[in-house]
Amino acid sequence: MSTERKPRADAERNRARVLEAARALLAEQDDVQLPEIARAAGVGVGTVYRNFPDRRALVEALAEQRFAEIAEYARKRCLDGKSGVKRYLRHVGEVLSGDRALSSAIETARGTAGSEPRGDALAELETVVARAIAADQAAGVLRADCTVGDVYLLVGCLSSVVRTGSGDWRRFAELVLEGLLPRG
Amino acid sequence: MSTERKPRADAERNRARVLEAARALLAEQDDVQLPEIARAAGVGVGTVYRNFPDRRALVEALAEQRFAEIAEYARKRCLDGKSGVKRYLRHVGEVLSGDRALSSAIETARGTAGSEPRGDALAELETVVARAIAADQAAGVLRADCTVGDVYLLVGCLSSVVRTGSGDWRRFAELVLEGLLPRG
DNA sequence: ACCTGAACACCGTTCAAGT
DNA sequence: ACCTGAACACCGTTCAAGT
Repeated sequence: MSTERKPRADAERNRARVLEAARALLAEQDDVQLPEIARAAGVGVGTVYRNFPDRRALVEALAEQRFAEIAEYARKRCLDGKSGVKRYLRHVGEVLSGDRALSSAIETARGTAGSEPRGDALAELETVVARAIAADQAAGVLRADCTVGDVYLLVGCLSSVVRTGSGDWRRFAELVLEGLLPRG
Repeated sequence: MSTERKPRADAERNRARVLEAARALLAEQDDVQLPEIARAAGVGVGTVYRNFPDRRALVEALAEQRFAEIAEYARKRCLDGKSGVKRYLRHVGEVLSGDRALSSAIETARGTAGSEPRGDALAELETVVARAIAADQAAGVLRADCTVGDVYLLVGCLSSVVRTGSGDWRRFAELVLEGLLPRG
């Protein structure tokens, strides 16, 4: 199916280096300049642009890595029907707060976009979350009308809380989790 | 107390014009350039900078106007102890969604800041919200441990949901309001 | 094929000259 | 005192020349 040719080995290595450098630099500051990322990666700016159409695309690629990591966690720990969604939200909070600048960069990139095509990792993540939701609902620990969209929404808010540092994200998670309990 | 001299009439008019133009333009697009705002206001860029240290300060001033408007609404409609906080959150959602670009600009400005000194309108707004919370708690329609900080946090999230368009803000408000009900 | 980095475009901000 | 807007600084992006 794939019409792409196999890229040259050095090209692939360069792409990886750029991602690595971007990840490291953005973990500390969210307004790192692109030429600086290129320098840290040991390549010219042009090489960055060869791999990613623009700055936003580079950040999206980093986001995809994060999504994949989170999906892996969710598959292992959130499908048992024992309030997996709760554990999921807390984990996301931890990840985001451990890498504020990246979260910020990701959110900015998303905010700027119009209607972007979602990446594979994100799609995969949604599948896992849907299963976590179903498991919790079957166990009666989550409101019956809770959807993937709801969780997606709450994660976005969590990211916003972490990014702005406008309050304690754990407190936010607690409040929100109350709202997700089954109707009594 | 005020050591400031009364500004010249034309200076004051210019300041008002800049705010007006900025408000109008930012209501439609959130990335309007500063020179364009100056042109729409019929002044030179330098005049904008005379009134506001930088772009962020201009946006903050617009935010203050919004806060004042919202505070007025809250004073009138949210102090009766009949779920005023609920009405407050819904109103904020309406206001924000009616002016996405401005909300976005405000949020971006806040996100960028470190620890900014809050304006008068915001301080005033917090006072009113505190009273709304107290009234609802006295009436037993709001959890006893709900604080101004909680509401502030939720408003930030509401703004984030509206801005990114990542979901239905009314749905978010509903979920969150469940979490604010008194412990059963 | 892919890489480099000087050059370009764009926009926020400053400041010399004007009223 | 305040205003104007050309000039400057900065950074994202392009593209001609090189390997």
